[in-house]
Amino acid sequence: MEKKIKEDHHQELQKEEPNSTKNTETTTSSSTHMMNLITTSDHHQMELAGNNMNLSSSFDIPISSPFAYSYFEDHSSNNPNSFLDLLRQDQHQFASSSNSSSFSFNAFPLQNNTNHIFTDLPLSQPVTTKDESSEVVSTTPTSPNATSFSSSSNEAANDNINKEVTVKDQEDGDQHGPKGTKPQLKAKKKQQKKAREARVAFLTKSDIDNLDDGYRWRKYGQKAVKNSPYPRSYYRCTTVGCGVKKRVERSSDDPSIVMTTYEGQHTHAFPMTPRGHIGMLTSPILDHGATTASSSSSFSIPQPRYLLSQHHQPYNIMYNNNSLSMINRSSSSDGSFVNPGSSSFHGFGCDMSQASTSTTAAIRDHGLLQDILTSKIRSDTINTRTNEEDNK
DNA sequence: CGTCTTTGACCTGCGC
DNA sequence: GCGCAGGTCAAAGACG
Repeated sequence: MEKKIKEDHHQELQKEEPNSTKNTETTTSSSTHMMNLITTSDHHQMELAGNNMNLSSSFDIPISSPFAYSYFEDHSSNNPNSFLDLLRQDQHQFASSSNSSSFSFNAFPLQNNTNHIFTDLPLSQPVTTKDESSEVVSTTPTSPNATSFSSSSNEAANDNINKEVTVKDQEDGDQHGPKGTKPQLKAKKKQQKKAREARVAFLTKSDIDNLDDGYRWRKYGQKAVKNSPYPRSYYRCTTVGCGVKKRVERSSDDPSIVMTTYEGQHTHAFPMTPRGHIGMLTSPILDHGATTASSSSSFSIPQPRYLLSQHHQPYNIMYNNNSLSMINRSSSSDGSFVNPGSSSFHGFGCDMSQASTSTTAAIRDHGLLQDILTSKIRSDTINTRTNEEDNK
């Protein structure tokens, strides 16, 4: 069974390969770094794997990463559903259902006909104790059904939101009373701060570092990344009061892949451009869009410009405060989503259960992903998976 | 002139 | 405490 799945996986990869290579101008064969989502169907932890190599080799992501991590090709020009469009929809819908303002990207609504896949892995381990982390993981529905994932993820997020509120209330109480030592307060504030912002990461096959989604970003920093020849750039949404940040980093192993990580949630509608153009303000979908963008955005249509380029193949990593989420876009030509099904993730031609086969990958420096996926989460995931495997 | 990028300095967290 | 790395600040310059 597992063998067959692997074969299917391989075949799927071969199908994807032509486009993959076609869309890269780099000398590096991107096809050898194509990522594929592998997730354990039993506990919904997703992992990365590559074509005849593991993802960790191309993105410094441990194979045991609990990431809901996907690779999909974006048939850009004829694909009406860019991943950013999707993200916007998700943001809107999820935001509509979420009453929390303290979490960003906390919502990736699942629609019954989409294959958004969520994991319920805790994101901000500094907030959650080990027990809490386990608790979140254990709340993961056993059904691979995307909607279940979504619902569960949302609930998990709310749970943590509630926890955060509780912490804050306690902290307020401390402030009003003599109880609580300074170190304790400091620790609480620290935890609260760390837990506040959720992150969403996208892997995009692109020649352009600064992808454009229509939001306006101001670059406020750039840092060299350890073990990577490519620097990491830091951007902040220029809209007053909007604290959304994004980090852009190019994969050192596959320079054709740009990793964009968003942190926070836009507090404003889809932005008007600096030249006075209105970017799809009429669409409520965009109200909560979380996107990538270049600072010189001036487009008036919702479609992110960079996705209109033929050189972009986004991967999605949805990273919630309390869960890693993934949006999978299959390589179907119409850009529609392919439901991964109960066990086999056809969009990637591999079985999610495969993930459990590679838990021994070394944890190295993970670059941007290292920030998104903390070592604790990784180790917890490994431990959790190992325990489950032992139980089988 | 407003906006944005660049870049060195600074701050913070973490491991040893 | 020290060093390292990530993240942020802010002054200076570029650009339209």
